[in-house]
Amino acid sequence: MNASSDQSVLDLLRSRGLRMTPQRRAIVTEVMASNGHISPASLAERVRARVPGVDPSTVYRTLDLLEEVGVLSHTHLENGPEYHRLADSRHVHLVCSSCGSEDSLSLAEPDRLRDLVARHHSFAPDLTHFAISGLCRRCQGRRPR
Amino acid sequence: MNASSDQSVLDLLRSRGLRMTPQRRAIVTEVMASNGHISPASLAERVRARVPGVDPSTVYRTLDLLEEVGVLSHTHLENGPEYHRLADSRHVHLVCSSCGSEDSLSLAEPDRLRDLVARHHSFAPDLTHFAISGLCRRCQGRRPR
DNA sequence: GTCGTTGCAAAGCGTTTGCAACTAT
DNA sequence: ATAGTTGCAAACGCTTTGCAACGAC
Repeated sequence: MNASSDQSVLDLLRSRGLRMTPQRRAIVTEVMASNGHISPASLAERVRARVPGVDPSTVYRTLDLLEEVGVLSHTHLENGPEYHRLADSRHVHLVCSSCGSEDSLSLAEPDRLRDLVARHHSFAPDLTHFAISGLCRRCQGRRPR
Repeated sequence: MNASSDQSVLDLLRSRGLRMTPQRRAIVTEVMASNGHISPASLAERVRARVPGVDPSTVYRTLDLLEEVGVLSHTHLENGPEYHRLADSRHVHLVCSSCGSEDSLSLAEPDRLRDLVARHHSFAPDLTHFAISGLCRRCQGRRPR
């Protein structure tokens, strides 16, 4: 399953006349293997475990590329950007502002939210692009601030 | 009205034994005067118009201070952090991912959204912390991606 | 006189860019 | 052989930090 999505990405790149280097292959593999989101830094780290010496700039360039091609998208979390598969875009990030734990909404919820906003405003939100901050169940006990 | 909120902030700082320097006064004035959000950079610029020579580090330190004290909060927009008055927290940022225009939800809408998320999950979202990305009315015409 | 605050300079980080060497095709 | 790709080093922009001078109280 990961193999197949990897493959379709590789095919897509190939069809654009782009080249498959070991670095790129490793990056694609790692990105597709990460369910949820991953930061450029930890991606770089994991990639280097496969292909030692891969430069951060290569990771950044590849992330940009994969985003242009429509395979990935990124989100802004508290500590910078995180990338995720576009197929996972029904995945909304919920970050607890108190304990830092992360959770996510999935499936139909985002759509319902989107519709709710869209109905009342002429704005079609993509709730996956930025995270949603708030208090998780455990942290709701004590009032913040 | 701006004068009065400025005053209450100054009082708050004073009550904590903090000192009122002209730099700090200018920063407070500018922050409170900005409806909506403001970036550290443009804040610094505006402050320098009042008190020439104010260093960026002073602006950052003061923003941190005002946030600790509960006067300000920040949001993550596409191009970095933006600060806003905490009293404005019913102000949800809507950023168009296509044309970059910004708009905002206000009043009851955020509450309705919050309730919707809270009802289905044990998560109490603060929709003001991160912006919500999407397509504005004008950009909805042509399909993105 | 104290001790919080400031400006300055330097360091830190994450990210981008120019470029020559390299390599997939 | 051609043109895309990489690593390296340098440049960047934003933010943080150490520190001595300064200034509010």
